[in-house]
Amino acid sequence: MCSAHDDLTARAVIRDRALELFAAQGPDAVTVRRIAAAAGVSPGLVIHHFGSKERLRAAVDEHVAGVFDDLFTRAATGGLDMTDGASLAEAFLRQLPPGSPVPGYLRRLLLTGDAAGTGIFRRWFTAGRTMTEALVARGLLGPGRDPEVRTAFLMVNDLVLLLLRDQLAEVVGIDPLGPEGAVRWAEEVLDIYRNGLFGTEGESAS
Amino acid sequence: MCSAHDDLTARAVIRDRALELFAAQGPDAVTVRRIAAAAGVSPGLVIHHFGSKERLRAAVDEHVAGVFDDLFTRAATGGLDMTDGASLAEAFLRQLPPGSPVPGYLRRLLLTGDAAGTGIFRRWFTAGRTMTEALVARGLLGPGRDPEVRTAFLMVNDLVLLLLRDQLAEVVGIDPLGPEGAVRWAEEVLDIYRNGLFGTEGESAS
DNA sequence: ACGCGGATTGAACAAGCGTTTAATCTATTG
DNA sequence: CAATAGATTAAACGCTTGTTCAATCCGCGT
Repeated sequence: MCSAHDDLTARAVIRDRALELFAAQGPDAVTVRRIAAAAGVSPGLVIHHFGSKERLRAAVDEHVAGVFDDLFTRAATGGLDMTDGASLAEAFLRQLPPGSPVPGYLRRLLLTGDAAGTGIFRRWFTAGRTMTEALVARGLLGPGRDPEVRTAFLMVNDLVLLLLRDQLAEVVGIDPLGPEGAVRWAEEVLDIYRNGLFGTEGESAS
Repeated sequence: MCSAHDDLTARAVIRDRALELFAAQGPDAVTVRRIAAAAGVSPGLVIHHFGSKERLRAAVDEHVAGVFDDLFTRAATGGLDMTDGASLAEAFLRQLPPGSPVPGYLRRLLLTGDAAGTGIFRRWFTAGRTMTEALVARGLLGPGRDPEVRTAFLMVNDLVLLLLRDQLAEVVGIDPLGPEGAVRWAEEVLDIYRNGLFGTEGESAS
């Protein structure tokens, strides 16, 4: 019932530790006892506050959905600085405290095809749709012949940095969402979005 | 020890059923007893052949890595028809039997950060690097100022269709890797890669 | 025909799981 | 201060898990 803030009731502490552990290792791999230990309480109290492990997971889902609700409304009302433009994921990441478990949890939600994850995905998509429509209306973007697919393409190009961040960091040698990696990534991506893949020097293929 | 082919030894049957179940629900959610039932054998036999559930999972990892090895060498030796060019993931999917559990298993490997998944990711990246270098050498692609990031960008744009296929299908209303969705997706993506995002009609913004 | 080794099984095991229960602590209220 | 309701706990329960073990089946070489 209570939202984020600095809520240090036992219930909130349990929920937060569960979120962290679930994000790191997946709900199936985390036992109620481990959550209780991480929260500094007894296993019984976890059940007493949430009814069951499944309902605790649902509470974590709901909490994460609430965090994203905040982010989406803040993005819609212009409360986010999208100065460098390209990446919603990066803007989100800046809003969350460093090392927040929320991105990792979203990763798991999307992996398992969880309904909560699909809901966030859908809201993300409609948010992206609204933003591109606004850019088209202001003439900053071509109309596009298939706007739905275009929005989805841009969206997942962005979201995938959250999903494959670790693998990209290891292979390319730089964290694409870190301070240095983000600009290097954005430069290349914006160059492709502006000039296409073919001919950076100005000549263009078929 | 034995490779794919039509290996119908009990060991191979167990491995294949485990692969399917792991891909569908994740290794943690699948019990040895369920695998044994799906393979039509006793739980004890599963352990007898693989030593432990963990080693069975490792055997499945190895097997999937072998499948991708085949795909990569076939792609390197030109054994794949990349006529429509853009998507390695789609070309891979065409090589696998319909309904193959391998893509789903790869999804789990990548999103859980598994070491086997990172290995496949790395091979995928170097394969993509070689391909773009070949295209640059033949003048079909601009040199690019940040070739590593560009290759990674193109690669994950492609790979993400495998990761978020279900969510994309539900939100956009069409399976981006299905027969119809693939062409619709490829048209839009290639248009962006050729002409950029701005001004399909030919005018370009800053 | 015989025996021998691997394949296979059903039953059992210990351990860990989520959950329950009864008791204890704590703090607020009348 | 006494009483009461919720927070909290330790211990236990039933169940499922991965794994073990002894016994049985099956095919193959001599």
